[in-house]
Amino acid sequence: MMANKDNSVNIKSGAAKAAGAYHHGDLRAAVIAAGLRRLEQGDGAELGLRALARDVGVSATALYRHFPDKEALLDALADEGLRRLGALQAQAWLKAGGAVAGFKATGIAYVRFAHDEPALFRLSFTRQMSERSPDGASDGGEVAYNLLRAGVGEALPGVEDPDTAALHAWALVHGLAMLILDRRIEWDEVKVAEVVGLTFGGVG
Amino acid sequence: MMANKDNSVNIKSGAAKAAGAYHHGDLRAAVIAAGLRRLEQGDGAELGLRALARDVGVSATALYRHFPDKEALLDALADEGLRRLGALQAQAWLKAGGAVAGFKATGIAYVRFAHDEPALFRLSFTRQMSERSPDGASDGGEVAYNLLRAGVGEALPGVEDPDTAALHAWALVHGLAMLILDRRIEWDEVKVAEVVGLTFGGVG
DNA sequence: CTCGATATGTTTACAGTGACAACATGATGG
DNA sequence: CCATCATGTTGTCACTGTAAACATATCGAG
Repeated sequence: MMANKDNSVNIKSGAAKAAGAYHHGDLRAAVIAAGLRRLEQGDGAELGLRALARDVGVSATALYRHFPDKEALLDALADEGLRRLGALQAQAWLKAGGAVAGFKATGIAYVRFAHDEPALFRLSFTRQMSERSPDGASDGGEVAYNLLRAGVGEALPGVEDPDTAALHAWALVHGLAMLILDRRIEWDEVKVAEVVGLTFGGVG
Repeated sequence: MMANKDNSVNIKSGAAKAAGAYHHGDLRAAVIAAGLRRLEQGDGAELGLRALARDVGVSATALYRHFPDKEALLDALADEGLRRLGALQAQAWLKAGGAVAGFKATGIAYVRFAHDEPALFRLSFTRQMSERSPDGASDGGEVAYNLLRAGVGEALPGVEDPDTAALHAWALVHGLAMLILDRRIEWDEVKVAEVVGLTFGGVG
């Protein structure tokens, strides 16, 4: 069964599935974990169905018992990415103590996440927002956006059009993120802070 | 077909004879044209080698006489996209009469291009800027960026840090563009003009 | 003009992919 | 205990990018 002659990918020797994921031990989560692991290793992430299945130690078509097709799998990975992004932003906001400084920190965290996990970030935003789960399952992206809107409201109370301001802020950091991971500009946290601060008047 | 744009494609090394018609008659250009046509039709652009070859009426492997591999083909398409973007921006700049209005128009043209040709725009910026043609063949992206820098210099003479301002402007429109074509926000020219104008102080 | 040389296009084939149908297996509940 | 169902496997199909071998058109030289 095993007889794995060449393990091409180094897995962080953890106890991911050693506990008992043979037959009914939550394969779906294992596959997603493997996908995230692969996305973390280099931007040119090859995540094929077969490779992913081999990482988990399962046959390729087994994945179809948990995802209707590859797109669904990628959607799941993308959603996880958005969730992580939202978590990092919330963390940055709290750490900076909210207000204008917190707002800036949120934006910088956004760009830093894109730089730290380029493949995951790109995947998360490239996925075509499919209509799904209308019964209020927050899709991870809304978390981040709501945080942004709240940030605008709390950090910039005097702004005239908060909607436009929020859009502006989002577009700015998203543009920086994309340009960085497409190698159009260099990653430079000081520079990013400078640009972000230029608009929302905080100190450099 | 329209007049042949002689600057549309770099001619391979070799004798400097004018692009002659051999068997098919400048297939390389035809393939690129077919690719662009396909990219213009819907965002979910399927550009496979076989499909592309069939469009031109040639067998699949014939493309390998003009491109080392598919990546090179996509690179050529991406470059053409950047060139068109630059042209549109220059046109917008002139039409608006330069200065601040021209600068704003340039930014709006950027976003509009992304909206009008989503697949081409995405392709153009997703391609990993590979080192190539060190003998000063402008890669199309530089044209756009130089235009931007020039715009900052001319339109915003009083700005303290033009480099940061240029980066800011680019990131803003690029972010708007990406968010629009990833369906994160709706395309709304008025809204775009509003956001762009919010930063570079012109009227709405 | 004839004759190679070279640039271009075709055929065939191969490894890899996502996906489906049929089959096997382990767990579960009446 | 056995039927049922969820899960995983084997085999296969259409499709993809790409390489090798073959075919042909165009051009320069004699």
